[in-house]
Amino acid sequence: MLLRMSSLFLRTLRDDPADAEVPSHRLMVRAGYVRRVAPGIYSWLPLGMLVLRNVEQIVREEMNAIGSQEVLFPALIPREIFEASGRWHDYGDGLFRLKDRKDVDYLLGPTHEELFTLLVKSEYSSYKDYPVSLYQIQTKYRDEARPRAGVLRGREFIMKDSYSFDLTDEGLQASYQAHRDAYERIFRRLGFDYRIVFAVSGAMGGSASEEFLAPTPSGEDTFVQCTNCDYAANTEAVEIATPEPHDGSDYPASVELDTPDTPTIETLVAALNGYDWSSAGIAAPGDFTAADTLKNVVLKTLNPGASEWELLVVGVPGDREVDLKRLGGQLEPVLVEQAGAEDLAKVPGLVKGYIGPQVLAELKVRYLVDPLVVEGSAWVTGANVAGKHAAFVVRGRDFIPDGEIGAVEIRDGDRCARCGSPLEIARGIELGHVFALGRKYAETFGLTALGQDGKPVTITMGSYGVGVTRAVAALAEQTYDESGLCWPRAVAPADVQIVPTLKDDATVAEAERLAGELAGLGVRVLLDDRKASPGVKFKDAELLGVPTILILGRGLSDGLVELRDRKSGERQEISLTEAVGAVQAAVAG
RNA sequence: CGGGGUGUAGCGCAGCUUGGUAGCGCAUCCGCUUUGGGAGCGGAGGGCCGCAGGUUCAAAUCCUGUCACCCCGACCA
Repeated sequence: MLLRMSSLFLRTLRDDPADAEVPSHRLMVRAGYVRRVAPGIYSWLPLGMLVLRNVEQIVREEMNAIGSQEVLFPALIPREIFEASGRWHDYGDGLFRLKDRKDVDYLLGPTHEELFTLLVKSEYSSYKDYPVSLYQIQTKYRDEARPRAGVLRGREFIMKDSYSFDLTDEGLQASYQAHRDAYERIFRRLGFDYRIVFAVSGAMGGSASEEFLAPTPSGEDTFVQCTNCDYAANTEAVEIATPEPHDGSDYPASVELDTPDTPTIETLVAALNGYDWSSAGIAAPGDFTAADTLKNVVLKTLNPGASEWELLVVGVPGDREVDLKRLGGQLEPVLVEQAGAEDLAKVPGLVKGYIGPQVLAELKVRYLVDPLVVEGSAWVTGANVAGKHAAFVVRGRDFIPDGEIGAVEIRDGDRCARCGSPLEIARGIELGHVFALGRKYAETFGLTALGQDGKPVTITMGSYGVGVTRAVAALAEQTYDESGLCWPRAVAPADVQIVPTLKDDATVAEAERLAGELAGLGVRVLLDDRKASPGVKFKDAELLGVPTILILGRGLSDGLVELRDRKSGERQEISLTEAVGAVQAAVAG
């Protein structure tokens, strides 16, 4: 490949575009890789296309390598197909809908579970046909509430999505693992720093779900990772270390305390520390902190299909906040919200600000505790009477929760459930997702195979996605430096950028000769044959991010050229005769 | 949906307070000079000042409305 910049459709920008905030967006626009057409909708220019195609190709090769077969579905889909899965309604505003000339409804596909399932159903019917895995690399449409960061979160984007179809759970497990391994190879080849993060599989009833995240400060997904072992999970799925349960029998019987005017945890703690314990007949138990109190947060849940919200009380240590998003992730598809005063009013026994779990069972209010509230632990909590709290309220003795649920907001420094080391909260970009779907779609669409025994077997599916356009931006995000983009060679638009800094015939001719020779050897060459000043060419070369830069300039009369590594900044003067070999060596890594 | 902000040349911006000839830098085109870090000089082209009303002799500028976009948050496989 030999690309000449004199005729390349490219205009680099000296200034940052005003609407670009994150580095990858800024630089991809400045370097002429993409241009914005509308919010979340971008055009790919020649250099951008080269990178995009390189990413696609790696994805394609690794998918083929695990025996997945490429297909291509339409983006334009008739309503009835999504009606059948319920997603015409369930997807809500995120779906692009349109009508044809006969006023028939269509949509632009946000994902393609339905079409894959229907295709397999229409072609295959015997157990002998399975397992099978299909994929496509195709444009998706989602009417995002807030597209952002250029191509990182667009309303139109390219995704590789694949689906596995198996007869058995073990088969699904193998297909899942094959995809997971393929994804590891893909992201490694692309040059990513990535993490595999546990995700919640809840809603779909699947058995496993993991996300591949590229850690970067501008990422929009927060996740939790161990500072010691390789445990990582998104904030919905994370599990943290909890104290050892104790038997709780050495605690005194619970006592009721007069604690007027203590509507908040802070005021309660202050009152406890100033309390005259002799009046309760107990030796002063020492300093209290918020962590000694049990906070009971009143929420409400709505089961799918139900019309009435139900109350749910969640108990967490008083120094902790309840993370509704985390709860929601685990309870899905049940909806969960903060309960209002009117919800509380429906249960007369609940006294706002003084709720304790001691009476919840009697009131028939569902009560869940965070695992931090371990069996046998003692707490100060509400006495269900205005102005009164109770101390030494012990789980298992004074109340028995209906279950446990990870409810607290995760903090930096919480302990890893596996190894006990501190966890840290980090941000990342979701590059891919592997998901053992199970039989949901197969059941919905009646995808079965006739088994050996003549009886139908419902197929079990996995779904797997890689954001291809997003991967390009995420790579830019992970590799850029202050002078511009800095592509890993596997995806770079060229291997080497040849920069003649002089315009005399000899330099131009030599640059042409080298470019031709390298291209002939299979090296991807970008030749800056523009009639521009050296400064412009240097700045552009750094901005574009081609990994190797070969400069022909003032040393040429002495038979010398300069070879630069874009990433390390390392420069070496080499003789002209060594140039081709040196570039080849750089390309080979 | 909530909060903040911005709409003026391809890009980045000034001008608006106090109404009166549409401006700067980059980019583009022509000429000469220059050539290892976004060159210099001279010249040129390019504008529905987001849109619609209103006030005024006169509106980029003041008033009303409206639309769009950006950022933060909520939401989202």
